[in-house]
Amino acid sequence: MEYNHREIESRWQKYWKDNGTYHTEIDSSRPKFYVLDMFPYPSGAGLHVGHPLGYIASDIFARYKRLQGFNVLHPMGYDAYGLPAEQYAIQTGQHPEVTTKQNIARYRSQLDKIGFCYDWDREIRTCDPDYYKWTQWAFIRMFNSYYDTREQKARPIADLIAHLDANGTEGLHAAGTRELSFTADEWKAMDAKEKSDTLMNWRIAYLGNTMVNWCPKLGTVLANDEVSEGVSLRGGYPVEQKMMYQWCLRVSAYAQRLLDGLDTIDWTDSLKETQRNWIGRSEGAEMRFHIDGTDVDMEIFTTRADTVMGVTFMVLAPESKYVDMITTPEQRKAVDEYIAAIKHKTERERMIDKKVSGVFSGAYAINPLNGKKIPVWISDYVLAGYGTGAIMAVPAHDSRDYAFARHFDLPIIPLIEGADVSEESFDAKSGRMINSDGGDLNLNGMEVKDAIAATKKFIEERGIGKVKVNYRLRDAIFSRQRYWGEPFPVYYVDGIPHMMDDSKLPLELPEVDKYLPTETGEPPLGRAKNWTTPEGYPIELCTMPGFAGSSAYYLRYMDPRNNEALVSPEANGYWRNVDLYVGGTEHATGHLIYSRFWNKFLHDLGLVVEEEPFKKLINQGMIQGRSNFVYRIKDTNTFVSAGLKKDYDVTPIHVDVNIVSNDQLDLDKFRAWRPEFKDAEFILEDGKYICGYAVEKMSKSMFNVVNPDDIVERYGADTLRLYEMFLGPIEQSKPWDTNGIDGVNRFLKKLWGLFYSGDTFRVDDAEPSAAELKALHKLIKKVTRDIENFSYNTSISAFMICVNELSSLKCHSRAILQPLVVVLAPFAPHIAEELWHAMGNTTTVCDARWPQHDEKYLVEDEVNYAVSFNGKARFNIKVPAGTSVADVEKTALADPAAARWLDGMTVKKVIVVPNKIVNIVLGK
RNA sequence: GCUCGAAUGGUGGAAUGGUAGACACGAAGGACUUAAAAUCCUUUGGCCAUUGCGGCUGUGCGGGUUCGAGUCCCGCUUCGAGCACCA
Repeated sequence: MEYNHREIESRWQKYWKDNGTYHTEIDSSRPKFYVLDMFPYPSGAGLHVGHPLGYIASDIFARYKRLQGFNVLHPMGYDAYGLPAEQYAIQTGQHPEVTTKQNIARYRSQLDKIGFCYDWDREIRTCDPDYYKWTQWAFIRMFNSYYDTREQKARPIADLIAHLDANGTEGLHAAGTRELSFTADEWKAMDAKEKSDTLMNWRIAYLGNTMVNWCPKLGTVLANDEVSEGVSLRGGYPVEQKMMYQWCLRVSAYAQRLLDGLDTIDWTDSLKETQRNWIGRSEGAEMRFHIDGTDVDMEIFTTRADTVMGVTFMVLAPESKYVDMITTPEQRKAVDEYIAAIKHKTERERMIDKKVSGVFSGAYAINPLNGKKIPVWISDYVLAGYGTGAIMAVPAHDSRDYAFARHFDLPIIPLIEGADVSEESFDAKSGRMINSDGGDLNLNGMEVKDAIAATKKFIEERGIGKVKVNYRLRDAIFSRQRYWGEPFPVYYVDGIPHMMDDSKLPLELPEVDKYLPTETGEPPLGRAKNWTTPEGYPIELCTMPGFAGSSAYYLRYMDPRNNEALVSPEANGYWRNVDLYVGGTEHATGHLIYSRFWNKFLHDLGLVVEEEPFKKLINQGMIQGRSNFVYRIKDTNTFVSAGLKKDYDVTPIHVDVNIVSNDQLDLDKFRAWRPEFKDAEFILEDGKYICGYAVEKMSKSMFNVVNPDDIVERYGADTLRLYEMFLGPIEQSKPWDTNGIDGVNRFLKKLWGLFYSGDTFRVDDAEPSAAELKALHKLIKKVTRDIENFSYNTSISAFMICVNELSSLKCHSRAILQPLVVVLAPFAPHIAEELWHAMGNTTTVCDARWPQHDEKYLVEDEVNYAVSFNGKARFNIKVPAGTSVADVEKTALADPAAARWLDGMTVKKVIVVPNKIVNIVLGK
């Protein structure tokens, strides 16, 4: 019997499905293990070979854990809301739900062919009302909560209201958009609308007037992580800054916990670093500068409190609230003109244009530490969104302030001994302070570090300012002016937002006639008929962003059909959190921040037991495309092989990689590929046409997309799985290169040959030899360790070595082959299942037990020592296992090969490193 | 600019501080074939010697620690990733 992958794989896939082999239930008698893939967005292009890389890696781990006796939760679903389906709907009028369903069906059939051990009974789709009910439900909880900064957790908004009723803002510890201050009486005097607006300052899900990334082309706002370098990540359209009234999530309140939590989880350092950068904690001080001749105190934030004596001017962001308050009548016109010019520019233009610009406000501030009068400027190099939107400028020690000072010819006072500021600023936080005697506070002679501390202490004592920690992390903007997303469970009464009652959930997405904004510029939901509550109150027209549905999906898998709760306490208590999460780095500052936030919020409410959702995270690398080229000689229909192209004037043309094998072009398929190549002529080298290649993004336009279906059809799913893992370490990005897939396919055929010779099944009950046992146990030991380290490529090498050894030993012993099949099962489940049953087992190989290696079979009867002279290894000796150190020394010196180096030399010292090396130090 | 990571044959890549290049691809030669495919065997970092079983050199560059460094430390170069007027 030949190894027939098609027949074997379809038969076992059907068997697993029919028998519910991968169905999972809570089983408190076994320890749990939760293995999760980042669920895919089902795009119209289907899967290419890059997508399954992470899925295969996690599948191997899930199967391995199951063999070790764990109750493994390994679910899969679809992140089904998203822009591409909606853009497609706009173009074609096709309902996004229809295309999404089609795409999901295609994904599913592609996934099924690879033999994953998903429990499909737990499948979820973010666009399914039974699923997004819980997204809406969580949103309502966020609306009804605020963040207590003293307890560092979310609490019911009712508690905050009670506090306001009793004490006003006095003694309130709540994370807010800004610091508000009013009395209980003032609070009670507010009308309903004012109260609602005021509470928005603290709610975790709130409506806020914020600067948003507005993308006119997509007709929606975008979150910070959906924008890169001033253009949208999806589509690459320009994005501008705009003030809008939007739903937001107070992610910033969780900044410190998101930072601290990183120390408790097992993620790569680079990913943690990315998140730390994104959160961007900086410790500094907030200080008040009085504006001369007014009653305005201007707040600024600085991390360099030590440099306060060197402030020579102040700068406001153009959007700062202080601008209007302090601009003098004489300067009003210039300021207005400057601000108009800035507003005109998009974010992108502002970034590209690095020219220094600014305008004098006419006002002067008083330095609270030395009483000096300093001018206040307005410039777009100061950002409104960070700190207080106002800075004290110390040109001597900040390069941006330096550039500004040079441009407008403002004074520069060095504050650190030896700092040469004639050409550039001295930004380093080290050195000894000079020019820093402010009278009451004298920093001269102090180290920078001490000067910062002394200044902070001083300003707190004098009430000039306070120590403050700032975060770069912004609140997440949660409204999208789009159709294909979760509707907000929100209606408005007299302009005041109200949450719907839980009993009204899910609030289902309505039908619309077109997926475009309305004529009056409202979001597409404005087209929906009767988009009101039964009482006639209008319902919110925005939908939620893509990350809404993916923020808590891992919890829903634990209990996917529960209609009473997002997840039952029993299911959550058992499955807890994800033990292994596999996915791409591109979600580092999006999904992976939002779900940590979302989880922490639910944790605060006592709904989930774990503080962190993903214990260990592995980032699989991207699979790039490997494009092939043919070289057409200019103005002809003749193509020259890559090795000869330098002799001709050629144009490289992308050629479909599917008609190229090992860089060799299939000439007939090429002629058939496109009409214009029908009569193509070739100049060959050694009778072959060799194509050139380049590594590029995998995309249709480069003709380098490889469909896993084709590989499965030709070589089988097991070969695909092994090959993807054999390509290199999973974390690494690499080009997909089908060259070399024959190697792993050959391995499977060889393995098959251990069991079958023609039609004869050769497994017997012969007692295994020592050599066979050693080969097997070496394999078990290596593979066990490799899987734990996600070093699958070296495991596969170990399999190849083992099978080669066993086949040269002509091993057919069941005692060897049975454990071998079990160890192989995570990697190549179909062939393992086939051979497992062929050996007479009646249960599935998935329920076998992972074999333990036994050291006794691995003991070397001889130990190899490298013998070196003065550190240079020269030859090897073998001594029986357990030889004493003294005897190893003697054997080494007595070895005939040693004579050559010992000749005329004295042995000064001999160092024996057990089981490794004998180093002989020689001297004259 | 700041932070993190990487650099090993023609290629993908192996090496708890201990014989660098496992394993695989590709290439070359051979066997079986009328032939091809498939399969099997040999060689394969470089240089030199190959009727002497060997020698030298070698993990981006320069230093250091060590009996011994691809691996650890210091200083560079190049490439990749993240953040970026974040005060």
